Amino acid sequence: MRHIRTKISDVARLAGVSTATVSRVLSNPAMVSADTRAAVQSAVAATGYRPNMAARNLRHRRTGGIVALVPDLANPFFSKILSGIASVLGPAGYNLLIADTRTSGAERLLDYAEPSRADGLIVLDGSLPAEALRGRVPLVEACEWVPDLAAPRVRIDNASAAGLAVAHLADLGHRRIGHVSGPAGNVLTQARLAGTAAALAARGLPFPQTAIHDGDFSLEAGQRAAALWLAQPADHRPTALTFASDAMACGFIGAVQRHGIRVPQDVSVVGFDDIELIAHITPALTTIRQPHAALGRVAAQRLLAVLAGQPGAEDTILPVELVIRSSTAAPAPGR
Amino acid sequence: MRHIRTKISDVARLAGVSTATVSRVLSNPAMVSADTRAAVQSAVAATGYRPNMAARNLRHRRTGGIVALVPDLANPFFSKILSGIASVLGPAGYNLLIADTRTSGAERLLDYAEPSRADGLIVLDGSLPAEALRGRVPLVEACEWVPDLAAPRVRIDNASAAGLAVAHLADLGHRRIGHVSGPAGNVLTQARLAGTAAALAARGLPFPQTAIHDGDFSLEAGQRAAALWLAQPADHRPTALTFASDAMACGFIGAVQRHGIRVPQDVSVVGFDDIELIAHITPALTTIRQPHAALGRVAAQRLLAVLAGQPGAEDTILPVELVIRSSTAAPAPGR
DNA sequence: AATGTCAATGTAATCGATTTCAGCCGCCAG
DNA sequence: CTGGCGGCTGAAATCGATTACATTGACATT
Repeated sequence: MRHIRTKISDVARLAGVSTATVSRVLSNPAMVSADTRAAVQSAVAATGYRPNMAARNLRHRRTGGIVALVPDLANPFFSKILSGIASVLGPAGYNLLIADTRTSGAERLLDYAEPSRADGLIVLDGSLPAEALRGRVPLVEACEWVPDLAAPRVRIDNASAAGLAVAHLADLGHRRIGHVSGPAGNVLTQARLAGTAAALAARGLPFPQTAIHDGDFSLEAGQRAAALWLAQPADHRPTALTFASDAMACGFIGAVQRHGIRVPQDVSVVGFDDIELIAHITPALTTIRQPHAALGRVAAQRLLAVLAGQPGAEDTILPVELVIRSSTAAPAPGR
Repeated sequence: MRHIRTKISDVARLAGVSTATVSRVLSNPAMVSADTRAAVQSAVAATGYRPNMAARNLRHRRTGGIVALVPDLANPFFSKILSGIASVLGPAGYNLLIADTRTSGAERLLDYAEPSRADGLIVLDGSLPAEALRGRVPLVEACEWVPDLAAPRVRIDNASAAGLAVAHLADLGHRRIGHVSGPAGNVLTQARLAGTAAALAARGLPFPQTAIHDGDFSLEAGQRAAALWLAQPADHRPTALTFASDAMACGFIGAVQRHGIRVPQDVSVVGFDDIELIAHITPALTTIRQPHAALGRVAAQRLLAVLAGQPGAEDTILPVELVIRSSTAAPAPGR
């Protein structure tokens, strides 16, 4: 049981060389003669030496860490993306630091955007202040984005994704289609709402204010939307709804089912995200599949490219997919 | 737009003092006279100086980071716990580093258990090799644990939690109760299986091998268990099942429903974990609620206590709760 | 007046690795 | 025999902050 950290000078002394040589063996072995190299390597093995990262980082003026700024770590949607990020960053030799932007104050955010804290930033929260991030550490945005922040973005085409959902419902014959949106001010909310409106307009279908429910991505918002929907007269309310998140769709379905409403016979539901569980509920949810892991992976790769000196400011748009399951059907006759 | 990092000597020069004084103003202001302090503070403000963490860490022989070793970052169960960890670590001035033990190889694990990488470790994966973690960085275990590793553990009483589920079903009148377990070798699997067996034995109920399905916590395992259950003759198969995870329970319910089986009328189901969504599916899942966020918070607090020099090696057991929803009912008469 | 105390500040060592620069040695060409 | 070159190595500077120790001057004590 070794208690004192062995440092490079210990190894050097044991091997009978200078610290410079030890360092070279570790980082650029070809530079050192075979004999010395072997001596150093066995000294390293004997002492169990591992370089001190803080010292190395200080000298290299880098940290080896990349921070992901997440709005809500507890949300499974984000954890999938983080998983994708981690799968790229780990093998590339970077540490993944995670900061929950809701938990930590604005002051801390500035700390994270510090070159001495992290070499780069992956921003998953579009509601952060642009000025706190501008002109600091290299960053990319994933999924969400901060308006007015010029940074590479890895995302989906939210408007046309929302349009896919509408098209599917319209093709089934629905004419009164509603939408439950995300939180006000969120960039995704706006894009998906706009895409919904555009797709409806393109088919000459109405989209009155009463067909839009303000949500916030949460299960509870889905339940609230259900209460409002149930309160509308059955021959006026939408026969189908698109949701800005699967969680809301799930909350809606659970709530209306408890009132004897059948999905999809009485109302069709399309979610958004394709989180894992919702393929297994009854009815299995029709939804827009986001490539969660790929979003994270690509964002991480883009950031690595930026760090390697390849600027490339354009956005990366990943494809989505309409996954048709059992929560959508043609509207009941006469509705 | 400032491009060169300002360092402490720049501030010192501007304020007309030595770097030592600047450092003291920043870390121990009371040590410096009011005049000098004001001069330094305005120089700091003027330059926008922020200390270099690598240099500070090197000098302090600490990293300011804590690593969480997670088996599967994409699993919502773990992300809730991480969220709890983050909520404690952030305010305490620590960075949270996350490593996915499945993604990163065993070599990397050793790196993370390095004092120069992290000041402490929170282990959420009980399948890691004890020898890789022993005698290194201070650590605590949460939820799962590594056998033979003497470290503070923050967890629930898995055996009695599993017993709660059995008791509930037995009280409803079920006599053939099955269990779908976690992956072989997992400490939780063993504890929950043992608790299930003990509770059944205490009530004189049978627990044959055929009533145990080997799972792995995943949705798919639940589906597989459903196929096996469906294949058993209706008057011999269990009238109720307890699951080692909600995900498996969810996969089971979805699969049997597709075969016309009604839950809970035809079979009762009890999950484990109480992940968010399963309260909103139909039927709402009866389950054992784990205090996810609290597990993370307490684990983080215990680690901070260890780092502060309070050893305290005993386990912390957090309470669980049986949440009765709609997936359990008395067995059909005559079964 | 000599001495001690204390507060405020500066000087320089330190944390541990990397890297520049210079020196040494051996060998080859002139 | 000498100048030059290339391969290998070590001494020392460096990264940027913290802190042990030394210094200064003001003031109190005897």
